[in-house]
Amino acid sequence: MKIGDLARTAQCTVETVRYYEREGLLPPPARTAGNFRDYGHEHADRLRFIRNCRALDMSHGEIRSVLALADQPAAGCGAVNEVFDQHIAHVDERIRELEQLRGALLALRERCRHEQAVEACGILQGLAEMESEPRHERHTHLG
Amino acid sequence: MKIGDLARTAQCTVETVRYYEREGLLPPPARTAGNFRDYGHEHADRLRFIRNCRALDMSHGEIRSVLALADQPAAGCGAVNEVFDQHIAHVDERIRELEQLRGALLALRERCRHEQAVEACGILQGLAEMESEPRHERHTHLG
DNA sequence: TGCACACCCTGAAGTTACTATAGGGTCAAC
DNA sequence: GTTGACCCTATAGTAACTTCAGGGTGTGCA
Repeated sequence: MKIGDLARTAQCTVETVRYYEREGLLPPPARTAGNFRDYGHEHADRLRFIRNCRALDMSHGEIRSVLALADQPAAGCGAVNEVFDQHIAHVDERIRELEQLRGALLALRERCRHEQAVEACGILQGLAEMESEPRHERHTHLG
Repeated sequence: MKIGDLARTAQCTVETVRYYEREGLLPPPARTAGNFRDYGHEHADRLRFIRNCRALDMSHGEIRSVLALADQPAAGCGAVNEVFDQHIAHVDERIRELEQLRGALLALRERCRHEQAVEACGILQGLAEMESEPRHERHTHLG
């Protein structure tokens, strides 16, 4: 099948499919005489696998390591479990960050209950008063 | 003060300060005879404000709209409240997404309790079996 | 005065995971 | 032959930084 057909099986765009091929996540397919990509069910299965991983917010790096293992059926799956454990830990961490952020935002929001003049706005005053924090270190690809 | 001094007051890097100037968040400062940037306390206050907004995961677009209002002390602050309400709603939504994701990840993780051969791994089988989902629409800049 | 070191400058490229644009080719149906 | 749907490659853009390349400035010390 052609690239548009493949993309539709995985509910993504042809641009994304080509991108995955460039990134090495999808192997290059056969070509027709007209240079169109020609895919079989192996590609459809692989693309679905990749899209499922993306739906789980796994990074390309994580997907690569899982794919490498999936291609060795007799190997032990310990590394898959490890990828998942780390990913789950990152999700937990990001949830905590967002919950803290939510608390801070609500506290600020409470400082301005009605529209008033900017110079009297408790939110803006709060933004001006806060002590700036050290740069946030990136701990997770989840935002 | 010079850019390194300014960056230290806001606990960020000189590169970030220059970036904010290029993005128009920070106004261009005076220059010394040697072409070094020369900042006063107004810039320090503005940079702290911006960093505080960033610490709250506000996007540059959101920060721009809030700064525009902060520069009009007699205007009404309704739009600030609106920015915050939307931002809080986005945080809520992202928390919900991540909690659903967490549930899905834990369910998959449960399918493989001990290391075994890849071909018997319940996680990999799950990733292969899942129906692919439509492309995720971007609803929030929070990841 | 010259050197060393810390810091400054601009411009461009890189990160991640796509997404859009530009310009041109292929193929099937009418 | 024409038209419309789809195909191709290459490149640039998105957001918010961060890094790299190559060169300049200023201060303290020998």
